[in-house]
Amino acid sequence: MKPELILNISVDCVVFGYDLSTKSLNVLVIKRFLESETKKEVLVDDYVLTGYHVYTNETLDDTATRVLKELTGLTGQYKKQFKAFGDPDRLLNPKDLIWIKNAEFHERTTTIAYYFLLKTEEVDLKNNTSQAQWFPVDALPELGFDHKQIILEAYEDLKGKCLSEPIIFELLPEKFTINEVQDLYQSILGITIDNRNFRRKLINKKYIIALDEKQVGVSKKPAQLYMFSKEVYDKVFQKNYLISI
Amino acid sequence: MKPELILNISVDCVVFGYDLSTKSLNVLVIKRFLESETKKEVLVDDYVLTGYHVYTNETLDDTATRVLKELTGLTGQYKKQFKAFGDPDRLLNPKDLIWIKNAEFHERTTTIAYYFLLKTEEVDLKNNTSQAQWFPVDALPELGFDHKQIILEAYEDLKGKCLSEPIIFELLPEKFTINEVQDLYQSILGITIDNRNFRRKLINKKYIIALDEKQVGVSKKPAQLYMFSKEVYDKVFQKNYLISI
DNA sequence: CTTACAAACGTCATTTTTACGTTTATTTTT
DNA sequence: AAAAATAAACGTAAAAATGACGTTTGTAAG
Repeated sequence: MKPELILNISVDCVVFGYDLSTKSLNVLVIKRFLESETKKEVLVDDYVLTGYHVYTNETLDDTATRVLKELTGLTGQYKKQFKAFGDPDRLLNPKDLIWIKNAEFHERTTTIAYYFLLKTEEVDLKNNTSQAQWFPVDALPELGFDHKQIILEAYEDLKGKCLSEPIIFELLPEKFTINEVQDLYQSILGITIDNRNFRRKLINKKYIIALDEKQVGVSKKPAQLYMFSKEVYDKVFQKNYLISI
Repeated sequence: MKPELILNISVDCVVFGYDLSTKSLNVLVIKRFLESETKKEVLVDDYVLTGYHVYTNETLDDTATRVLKELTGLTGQYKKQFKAFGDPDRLLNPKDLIWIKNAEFHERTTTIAYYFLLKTEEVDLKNNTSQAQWFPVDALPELGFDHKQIILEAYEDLKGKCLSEPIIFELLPEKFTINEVQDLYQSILGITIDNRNFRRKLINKKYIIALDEKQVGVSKKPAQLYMFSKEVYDKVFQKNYLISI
């Protein structure tokens, strides 16, 4: 029962961040840049996801959590393992081979891909060593390895999941307005929703709790604030599809 | 960038088979049995999923396809990669350590788990070398490694997916009756559905095509046969949730 | 106090769902 | 050939949810 092939395993993280003010769903990626020795030629100039090898006594989830912490300083964010990518040639593009110098350890790496949901504003990019940068999910830069595919598959998974589970609230602040939820659905799904109908539907959910609070610091009529109650959601197993298309 | 840890990768397959006559959703597992040298003691006596290491020039999907073919002789069945299992201690139960004799190669194996959907009757267990056996998903035997957990997570994924995609038809013959579809939903989801309402709902789907055929060889009023048209389903993007709870 | 504007409310027609009871077609039994 | 048995198939009315709209309201800023 000797294994046919010994492989590496890594975890790659697609970090989705929602920017409430620009209503944009973003992905956090880091810069790859490499010049030739003479500096006459740019060999690699693109972006990649953050990822790392799995440590000895670490679960895959632990690795993902660690990678996110090192990148953003955050812990406890919503996390989902959504797919493993293991094609034998997935790291064998010319640019990627240049980038990976000690290629003997990298003949083949399978990566377990996770995505995280958080708010763009939670991440402080200032004191970040690895040149991390947000890009809107619909305007991604050039990406190394198979990372564009990984991001797109994560995005598809997210789209499906936000129709069947209340994960949308992971991308919003604790207190939010109805219109903010609508904007987020529209950003993620790329659709437009009738505000009056959406409003009625959402307010009727038992797990959407109206607070005794309104927006402050807005220059128009301040909107009512609401929160999502996971406790109620889990209990009153109401029809759980938040919206249907 | 030397990897911290070199790991094995395998693919494990949860084979779901639906038995139309007993209305039972089953899982195909294989027997593990080991006695002590004196034969006075049974060391291992349980079941496991089929799986195998990934070959050099094989994608993960290829490995899964190969494993299914070796087990059942079948190809082209519905297949889904649903999760990777990689906890460091997932193979370290006493029984599993006994079973794996050359443990130096197995200190840690991450498995990419797939599930397949097919009909129990398609599989001929007679000329099977590896003592494969079907068990109802709600009456699983004792299982080695973390394979019970893998099966249960596959089942959860299947439950969710059959509400949002027409994968249910992968478990049925090409020509089926309305009541057979209902029975299958009931088996998978563990619910009861009103036959008249279900019937109406299903018949109204454009992708459910009534055939010019009825059941033969039944001892009661023979039922109308239908088929599922993937082509129509993909085109007329009707509201795609087959049933809602 | 007027204006601008997003927030919030309201309604009606249509569709979908739910919760039931009855009829029909076929095989088997008498 | 008629009767019995049984699963298949049909029907319907009330309730709930959805879709497509137009109007009012509350607040900050001018």
